[in-house]
Amino acid sequence: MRAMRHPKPEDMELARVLHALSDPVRLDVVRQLDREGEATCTALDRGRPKSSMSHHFRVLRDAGLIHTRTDGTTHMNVLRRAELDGRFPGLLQAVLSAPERAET
Amino acid sequence: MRAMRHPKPEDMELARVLHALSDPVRLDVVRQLDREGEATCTALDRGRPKSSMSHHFRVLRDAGLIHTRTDGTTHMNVLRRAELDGRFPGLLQAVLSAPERAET
DNA sequence: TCTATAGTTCGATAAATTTCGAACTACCGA
DNA sequence: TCGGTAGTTCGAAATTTATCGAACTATAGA
Repeated sequence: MRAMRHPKPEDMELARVLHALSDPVRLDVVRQLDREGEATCTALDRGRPKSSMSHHFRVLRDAGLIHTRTDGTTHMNVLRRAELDGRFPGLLQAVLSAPERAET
Repeated sequence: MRAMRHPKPEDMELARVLHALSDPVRLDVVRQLDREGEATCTALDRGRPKSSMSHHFRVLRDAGLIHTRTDGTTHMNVLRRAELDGRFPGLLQAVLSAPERAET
């Protein structure tokens, strides 16, 4: 497997981050990572094909939202909280605390 | 001109808002509206064709980010701050205070 | 070494977005 | 009523994005 790109905080771009978060599947992944701390790709796929999920993880990774660490045959994903907070203060928090669907 | 759609706060969708903000042109428009309070479409076009800008304004409007009011022959645009803050607390603030380009 | 598992990469197709000229609509002022 | 201005809508082309099967890579374990 080719080396994964994990942009440095200063290379993260707001528009790219927002785009990565603008997809329901990816938003869901981010929310779940927020709740569970870390998770493998399979644990987050909701029955979708691996290749589709792999694409979404790459978008999230390229934007700087998640860090993927290889652990044996699995890939462990975590949110890059501290780095995101440093670069875009309050953004992750605001997105994560936003209601998922209309409430009232 | 057909009636413009301005979604109620409870109908605003996070993914749609994030998508609207994930385009550099639109992000720019939002930033400028933040600084200047309100502006016509022309004041924000940066030399782009009207039809292109009209498209971007519609995306922003449909997402709930801006309100467009007809004033004579011009359209005045403002950020829907209060409504956005109510529905997605901290989000607009975080986006607006994010650095535009890498700094360090 | 063989096999199963986890995930990536490739390639193709479908769907959504962006861009922008041209035609159109609405409103103001002369 | 006749421009002129502001902006929308339409239509088409170009670009990007999403989806997913198939083939591939890497690693753990028997």
